Amino acid sequence: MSDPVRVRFAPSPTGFLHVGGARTALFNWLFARHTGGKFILRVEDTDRARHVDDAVQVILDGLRWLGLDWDEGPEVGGDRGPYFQSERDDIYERYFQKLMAGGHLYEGESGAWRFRSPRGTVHLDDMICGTIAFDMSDPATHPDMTIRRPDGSWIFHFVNVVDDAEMGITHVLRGEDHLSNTPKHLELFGALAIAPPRYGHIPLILNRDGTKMSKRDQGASLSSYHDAGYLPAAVRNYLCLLGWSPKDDRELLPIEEVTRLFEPANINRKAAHFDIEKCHWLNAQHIAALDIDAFTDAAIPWIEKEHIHYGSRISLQPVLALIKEKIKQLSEVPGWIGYFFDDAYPFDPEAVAKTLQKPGALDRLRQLSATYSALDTWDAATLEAALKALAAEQPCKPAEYIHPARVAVSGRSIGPSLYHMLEVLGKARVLERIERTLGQFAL
RNA sequence: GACCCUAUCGUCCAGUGGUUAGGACACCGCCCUUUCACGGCGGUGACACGGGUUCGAAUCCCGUUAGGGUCACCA
Repeated sequence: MSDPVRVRFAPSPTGFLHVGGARTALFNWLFARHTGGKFILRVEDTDRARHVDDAVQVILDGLRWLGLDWDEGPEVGGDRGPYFQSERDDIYERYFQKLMAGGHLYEGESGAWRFRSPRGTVHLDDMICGTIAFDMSDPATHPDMTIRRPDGSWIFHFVNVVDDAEMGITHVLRGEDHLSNTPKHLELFGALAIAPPRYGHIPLILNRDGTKMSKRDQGASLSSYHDAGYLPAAVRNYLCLLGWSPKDDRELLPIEEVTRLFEPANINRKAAHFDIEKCHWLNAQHIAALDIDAFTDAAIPWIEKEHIHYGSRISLQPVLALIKEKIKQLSEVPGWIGYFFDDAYPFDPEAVAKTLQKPGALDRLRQLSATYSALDTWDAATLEAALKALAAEQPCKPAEYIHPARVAVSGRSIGPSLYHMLEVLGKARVLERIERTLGQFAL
């Protein structure tokens, strides 16, 4: 039996969690959960100049939002810590001395310490890219790497290798941007006489147009999905499908199923272009699959952000039930429900022009109001039957009543099913709103 | 420039020597329908190019081209 899997995500705290980084974390997490191994979070904060306060929190928040929990790391602990590189100085010092004693180091002119490359061919058996041979013999193209600055601080390659060794990392799933760094890391492991982990290099995520995705590009920041009203499960689902698939046609996948099926060897070797439209569609699918309680939980923060006075959860839920199927992003919720909770809802000029100002529209509204005010029962089925009976008497199409009624009670031409909307609004408010409309638009 | 990775519809993903090259997003059309969506049905649309290997290549090999990555006292 092989050793239990220990994988890690090792972000630099830049105050920004890139969607590519999030996917790397996700793949590591999936691999750990699939194998019953450990997922470790390590913060690579060696470069003090770059350090941003609260930057670590952005990373932690992002991972938690995506539902990626770590078994060892910041705020969790573990017996292979500390999990911040800035706190591991004595460990690095020890390994530094070990390399020194082995004669692998020399001091450059400025006082920086360099690792003397063995100048051989390094073979990498990559879990995703296959076997690759790197010829390291030419110092011109592969200069000896610096591992320590004159001020005593450490360089990425060195601490990364030391940490992976010290933390017992068995598999390194990281971005393809590190592929060319890997022979250097392998040389370091060799000099330290430590067996290296297995590496797997994940192709990068590019923009829709194939260019490199930078910070400012749409969808680059994980937090932008939260801000735009995406469900974490939907974003996670989308990320799973970017470079990996269950090998059949399923796309809407529960995370448990992905965990069950996930194999690093099945990760695609080509870079994926990011398609926000597909993510958007998946989000709509996930929202549609939510039950009304879960949808309510997800929607409330967005409703409160717009200061809509919805009363209680009890009064809110019937309204949300009406619009759930219309919603593709949570950010759309306030726009769909505002008029339910505010009698001073505005009228869309275009809707008014198209329906209310049509000849006879107001007369039909009066008729409908009279019909409805005589009703004892107030539910969608009764309202529909009454409206259709009224139309049949004239005779005219039910639509001639439906459209003006919709605009009258909501101010707009787009909305949920009219009869259900009227039911939720209630008899008194519906009649009041029709009166108001009549008063406002009568000649 | 050198080195490395990659190459199937616009995009994501199937397809690992013999398929009418499949599914999804997007797009278009039709149906459903009180609006907007959902949904249903149908359609447009791809193996980058050139050589091999083979009875037979999207699938294997080589080259070209294109895209990406790396060549730091960033991570």
